Amino acid sequence: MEYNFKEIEKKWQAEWRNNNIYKVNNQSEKPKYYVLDMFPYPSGAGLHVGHPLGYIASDIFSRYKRLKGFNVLHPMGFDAYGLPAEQYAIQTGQHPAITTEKNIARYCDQLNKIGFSYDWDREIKTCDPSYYKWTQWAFIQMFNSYYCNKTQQARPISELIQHFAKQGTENLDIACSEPIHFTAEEWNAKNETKQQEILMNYRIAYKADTVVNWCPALGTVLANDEVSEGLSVRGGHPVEQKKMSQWCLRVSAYAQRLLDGLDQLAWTESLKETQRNWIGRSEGAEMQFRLAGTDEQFTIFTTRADTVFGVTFMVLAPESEWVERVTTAEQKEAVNAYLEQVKHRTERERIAEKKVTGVFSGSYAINPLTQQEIPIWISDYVLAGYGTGAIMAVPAHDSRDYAFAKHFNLPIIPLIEGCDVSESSFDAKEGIMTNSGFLNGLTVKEAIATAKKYVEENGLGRVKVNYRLRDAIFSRQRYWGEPFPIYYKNGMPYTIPTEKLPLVLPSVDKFLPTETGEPPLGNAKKWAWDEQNACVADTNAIDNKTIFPLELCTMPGFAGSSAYYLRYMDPKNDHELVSKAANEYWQNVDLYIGGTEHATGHLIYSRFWNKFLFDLGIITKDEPFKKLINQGMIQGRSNFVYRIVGTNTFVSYNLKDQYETQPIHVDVNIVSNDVLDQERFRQWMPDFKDAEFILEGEKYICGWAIEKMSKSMFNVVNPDDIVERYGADTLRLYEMFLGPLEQSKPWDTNGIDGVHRFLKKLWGLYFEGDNFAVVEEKATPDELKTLHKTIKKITFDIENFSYNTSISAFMICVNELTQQKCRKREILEPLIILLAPFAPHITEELWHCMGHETSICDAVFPLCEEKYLVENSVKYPVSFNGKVRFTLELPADASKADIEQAALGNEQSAKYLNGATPKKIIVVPGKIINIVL
RNA sequence: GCCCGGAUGGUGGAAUCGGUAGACACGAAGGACUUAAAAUCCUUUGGCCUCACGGCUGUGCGGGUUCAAGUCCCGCUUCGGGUACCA
Repeated sequence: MEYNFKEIEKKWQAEWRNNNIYKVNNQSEKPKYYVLDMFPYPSGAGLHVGHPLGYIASDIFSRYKRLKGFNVLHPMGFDAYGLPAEQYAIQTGQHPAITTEKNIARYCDQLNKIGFSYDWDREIKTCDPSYYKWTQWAFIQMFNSYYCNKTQQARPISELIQHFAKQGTENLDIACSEPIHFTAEEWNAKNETKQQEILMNYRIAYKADTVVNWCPALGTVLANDEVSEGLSVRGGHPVEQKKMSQWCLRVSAYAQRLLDGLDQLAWTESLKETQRNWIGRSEGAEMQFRLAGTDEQFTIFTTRADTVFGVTFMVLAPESEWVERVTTAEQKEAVNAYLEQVKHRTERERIAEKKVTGVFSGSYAINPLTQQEIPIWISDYVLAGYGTGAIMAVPAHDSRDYAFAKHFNLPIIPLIEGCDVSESSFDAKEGIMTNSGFLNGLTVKEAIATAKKYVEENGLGRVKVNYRLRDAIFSRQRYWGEPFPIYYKNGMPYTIPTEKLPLVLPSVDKFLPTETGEPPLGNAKKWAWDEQNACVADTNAIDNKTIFPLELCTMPGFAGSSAYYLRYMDPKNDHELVSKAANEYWQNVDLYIGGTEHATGHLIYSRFWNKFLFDLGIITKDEPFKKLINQGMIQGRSNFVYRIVGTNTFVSYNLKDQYETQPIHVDVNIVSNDVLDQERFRQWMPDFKDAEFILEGEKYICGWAIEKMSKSMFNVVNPDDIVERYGADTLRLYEMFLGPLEQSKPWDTNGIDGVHRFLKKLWGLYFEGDNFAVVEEKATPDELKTLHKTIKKITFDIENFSYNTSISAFMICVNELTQQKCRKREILEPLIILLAPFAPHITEELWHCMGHETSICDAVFPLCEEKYLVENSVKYPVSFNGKVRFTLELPADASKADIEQAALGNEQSAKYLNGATPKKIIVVPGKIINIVL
């Protein structure tokens, strides 16, 4: 019987489904293990061969853990809300609900063909009301919470209201948008609306007028991680800065906890470093500078308090509220012109031009240490959103200040002995201070500390920690997202009672975004909140007395993906996000596999979201993902044919230089090992129907290049095609064999035959012709050794996610057993258990051929018995001064003295020693003998 | 600019603690079986010298530590990724 993968895979996929083999229980005597994949956006293009890479890796680990006796949670779902799904719907002119449903069905189909061990009963879709009910619920909790800096946790806003009523803002250290102060009397005198306005300053989910990234082409605002180099990450459209009233999440309040939490996580150092940079903690000082001729003081932030003696000017961000106050009458016109110019420059232009621009305000400030007057300038190289939107400029030791000073001819005072600032600034934090009053003679590091202390002791400012991490903008002016559970009374937002959730997304006729920013939900006819009847009502009935308008924006893509891992624990629970029992059992994710592109988005937001839920006390762990592995990207490998210019003749790769040719992308699916299928090429496109070929050795060889996998390059490989041709097991093995999991690599089918051949050889061990040939004989020591060294290697490799080398180990094992003509159950049964996580179908078939009734999923992973690995002799390479000259074979139990004796007392060593006595003899047990002359 | 990874045969890649570099696979060459092809199997395959035995050389480049370096240290070259007027 041949290895008929098609039949085997079809049969077992059906069996697994019918018998609920992958169903997971929330109660078990076994220890738990939670393996999670980053769930996919179901895009219209379907899965390509790169998508399953991480899924295969996690599936192997899940199956391995199950064989090792764990109760394994390995779910799958779909991140169905958000921009990509909606963009696809817009492109195809269909309603996103329909396209999303279709795309999900296609994804499921493709995933099932690969034989994953998901418990589909736990499937979640973020666009499903029963799921987003809990996204909305979490939002309401955030709305009703504030962050206490003292206890470093979220607290109910009701506590804050009580505190305000008794003590005003006295004795409070809480995260806020703007520092404000009032007494209890002042608070109590305010009306409901005013009080609500103040509370907005503290809520963890709050609405505020902020400068946001507005993308006109997408018709929505974007979070910082959705913008790269002034362009939207999705679609690459220009993004501008715009002041808008938006929902935000106070992620910044959690900055320190997000930073500290990284230390305990088993993530790669580079990913943790990316997050640390994104959080961007910097320790410095806030300092007060007095405006000359007044008593007014403004605050700047610096990490280089040691350089105050070198401050030769100040710079304000154009958006700073101080701009108006410091602009003198004479400069008014110039300043306004500059502000106007800045407004019209997009973020992208600013970055691209890198031009020094700015304007003098007309005013001066007083340097608090030197008492000198220094001019105040306005320039867009200072950002309003970081620090205080104002800086002290030290051109000698900051390259940006330096460029500005050179451009506007401002003085430059060097502060470090011997530094040369004639060509560029000296930014390094090293050297000895000079020109710096009481700091002279100190090293820079000492000076920073001394200056900070001086500033604090003399009331010039205070030591301050700043974070680059900013609050997440949470509104999207789009249709396809979770509706906010918010309605407006007197212009103030109120939450819908949680027992009325979910607030279901209404259907609309026009779901397209608008360039001006009116959300498409405004087109919904039934989209209003009736407080009495507590239901969604007709928009025409809005009277602002009993029936109120609802929030028209929707939530961003990351809303639904922030806590999805909790929902898998208890996906059907209708009255809790996750039950206490389920959460206490599953705790958090033991292994999370996904792409590194989520480093500053999803992986920050879910950690934030999770910490918030932890503060509420509804979950047991404050970090969601214990271990994280980033699988590399699979790039495309394009193929080219070379057409002789002006003809329909194509010349093979190595002959192309003899002609004037033009390379043309050719569909990689009609090329095999870089050899073109000429017949299929002629059929591929009408233009090539009559194509002629100039061949080399009867073959047409194609050229190739590594490019992004995309339709236009004709290099997209669909996993379905591979499954069809080679089977799912071959696909799984081959994707892992391609190279290290975490490394990016091009898809290249050139080696797939080797992996497929391996499965055929494996099959050949169990079958002789049509007969199942496994016998009940005692295994020889050699066979046992082959088996146990494979067990050892495979176990080690799986634990270290080194799947490519495990497949090599399997190949070696099968080759050895084939040579040994071994068909013994004692060897062949453990072997398929080892292989089961990698190739579930073929192993399941062979397992049943061996007479087992239950699935191989519930077998026991074999243990390596070291006793079979012990050698009776060891080969020692003998080297002289590190160069290997000959090899000795000695008994394994030879003593060190025996080994030394053998190494020296023989003909060959005599030749190299030439009568001399060796200086040193180094024997590394079992490895090498080195004789130093 | 800053931060983090890489660089090993014709190709993808092994080498886990500093200990015989090139496992495994692809490709290529030769051979067996076959009328032939496919499939399968066997042999060779880093480079140079040698009929051979064997020797020399060899992990991006230049130094260093060590009996011994792909692996550790210093200085470069180069490719990839992340990030940026963050004071």
